[in-house]
Amino acid sequence: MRSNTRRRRQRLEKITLSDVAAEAGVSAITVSRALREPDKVSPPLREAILETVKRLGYVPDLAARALASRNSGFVGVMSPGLTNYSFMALMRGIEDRVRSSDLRIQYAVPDNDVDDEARQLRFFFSQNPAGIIYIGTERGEAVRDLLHKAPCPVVEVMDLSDEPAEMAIGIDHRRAAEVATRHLIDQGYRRIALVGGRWDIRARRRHEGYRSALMQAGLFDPSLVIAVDGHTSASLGAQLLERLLQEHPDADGAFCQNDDLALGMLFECQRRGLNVPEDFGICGFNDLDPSGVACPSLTSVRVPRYEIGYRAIDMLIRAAGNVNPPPAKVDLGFQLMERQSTARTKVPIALPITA
Amino acid sequence: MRSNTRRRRQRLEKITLSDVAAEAGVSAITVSRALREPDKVSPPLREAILETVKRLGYVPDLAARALASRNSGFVGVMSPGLTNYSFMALMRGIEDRVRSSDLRIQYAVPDNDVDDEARQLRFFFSQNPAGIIYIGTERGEAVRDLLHKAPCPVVEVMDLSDEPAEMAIGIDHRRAAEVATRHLIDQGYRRIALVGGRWDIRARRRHEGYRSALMQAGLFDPSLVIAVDGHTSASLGAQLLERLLQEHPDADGAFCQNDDLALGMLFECQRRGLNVPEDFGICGFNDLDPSGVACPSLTSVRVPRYEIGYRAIDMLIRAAGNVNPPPAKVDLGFQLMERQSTARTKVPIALPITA
DNA sequence: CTGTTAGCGCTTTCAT
DNA sequence: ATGAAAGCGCTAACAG
Repeated sequence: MRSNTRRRRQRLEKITLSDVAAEAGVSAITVSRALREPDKVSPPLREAILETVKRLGYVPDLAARALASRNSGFVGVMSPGLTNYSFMALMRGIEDRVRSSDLRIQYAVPDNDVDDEARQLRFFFSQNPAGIIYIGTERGEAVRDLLHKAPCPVVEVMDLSDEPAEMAIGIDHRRAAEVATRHLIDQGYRRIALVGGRWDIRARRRHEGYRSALMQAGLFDPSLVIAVDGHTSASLGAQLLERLLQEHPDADGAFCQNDDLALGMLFECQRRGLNVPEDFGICGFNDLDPSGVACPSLTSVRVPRYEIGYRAIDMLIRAAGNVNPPPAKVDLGFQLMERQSTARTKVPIALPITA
Repeated sequence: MRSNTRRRRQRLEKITLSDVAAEAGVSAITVSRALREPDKVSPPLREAILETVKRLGYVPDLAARALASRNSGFVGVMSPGLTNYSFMALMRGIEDRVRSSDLRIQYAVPDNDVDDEARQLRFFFSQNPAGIIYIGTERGEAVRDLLHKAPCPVVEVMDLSDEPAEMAIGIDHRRAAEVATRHLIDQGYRRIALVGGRWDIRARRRHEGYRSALMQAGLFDPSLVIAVDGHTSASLGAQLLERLLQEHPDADGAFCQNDDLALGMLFECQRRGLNVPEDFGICGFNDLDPSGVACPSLTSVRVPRYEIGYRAIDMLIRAAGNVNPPPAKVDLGFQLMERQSTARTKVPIALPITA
């Protein structure tokens, strides 16, 4: 014998929509409407229902809702690495925006390869997600295809050079790297290395920017690109400086793919008695918190990571609402934070003049 | 007319259990069993079914599964702050362990207050979670109560001093702080500050350890506890050193509640020309990556955060399996990483001898 | 604006 | 070892 339609207040018994409906003297669907589309229920009834919901402590069963409505109400976030501190700010932005909505977040951390990305995307899709946020790493054929055929809005995060599947938000990494590298050149550095870890799309774009700036100045030397395909970290930065100086004792500066690398390089310079910025200039990327207070403080490129996360969710919500469709591409811009680590005063050789 | 029971391979049409069943010439429930309890299906049939599943690209609908089985298959992770870099390692451990299981993770980031924690816990519970990982901050009455009445296994993370609701994993923060502070004393520091941010349970335990070590040495001075209730960061560390030296020019060392604070203090010392470790000793907590390569390298307490996350999920899985019930308390231990930032050679005053 | 009916796709009994 | 029937709790679609 079912007792669901009977009122009860016991702790562990689950209270269902029918319970609320019975208690309020209406039908289940009306309660459902009062909760999801308040406008479609007459004000007095609505209030009575909401009061009953509260009194009974009713909480919707999201699985049932997902099954019936074919919308799970979660946003899948595909992110390459939880290893990178810069992900935290993005995640905070996401979580903060989500809190005032009725969405939930599901993170997927692909193993490493493109296949796993595709697999996890397919899995997301099979669960009727409300949206996908894709912080792509490799984006092979399969993944690109999947994103185009996605059964829900997709926001791609962080690089705007390519044509996004649908919506994209972030910054132009190529240009950011170009500006940063140009800054190093302007400060008089000539043998400027590119130091990186994991070589994902955004890292490659930054590589392009770095290359372009140095080419223009007639200073490009491919052998100055020092990278390993692993997670960036301060300790890796220290190692890579060592390697750089071994291979290129004349290197006098570095653009780092991430601030933790930059920090590690700074430490290693100090250890070796290399004067930063006089002997060696360092520019990082992402402007993580320590950079601003480091001694010397680290020049870096500030990327609005928190806001990117926040607004990515926002775009998804607006896309779902159908009104005020969000723009396809949102460029939040970056800011070069010029600090002491590149504040060299003397210029060793004249800068060649180029178009 | 329904067409679900008819075979089809079209891209966007959802393939259901019945589709697989029809294709394999068995009933739906048998397919369901083959997937979840392979042992209960005869080997040849099982193989045929699994092959069909693969060929049709069937993916279970988790919402339907959750509704029917009253088990959502997700683990709720309640975490105080995404602001703290030390959370990343924990999260990686969680995600890595979860990948080889069929669980999923749902993160909840409580707003700040205890009420929000309780609210989010209640929400988790209403969704039939497979388990809860609680990285508690405040744990008021309501929260403690909820955890005890939880309808699923609960693992509390990170401090072992209290009686856990059920299972707990982590380290003894009190003792860790005691060891760290004792180390500072042994190195000859006498006016040792405690520098902290957010004052959660674990921070309070560390405070106790700090206090205890200094009391034993007859060196405790409550006014040397410098803290603000906010997120820890390197920049905060720099600020707090400034404040410390203003209020206590004779301070000669600090135990920091987190390595980012320690890093910020180190930078600020360098800026002021304070020699670390000679003039000022710094010990951090958590042993984040930069600490090992900093110049001077930072003494810190290594906490196996990755492993804690990994094994927390493991405990949940074992608890669900009912066989091999996991131990109630798992102490993973800590390790004091003695480095340069506390490597003072001369002891200014004799250490008072105490019980 | 409110209600009725009929499932969503799966798993739980309980048979066989 | 396999299957039939009966929902899980909710919402879409259609009435009124």
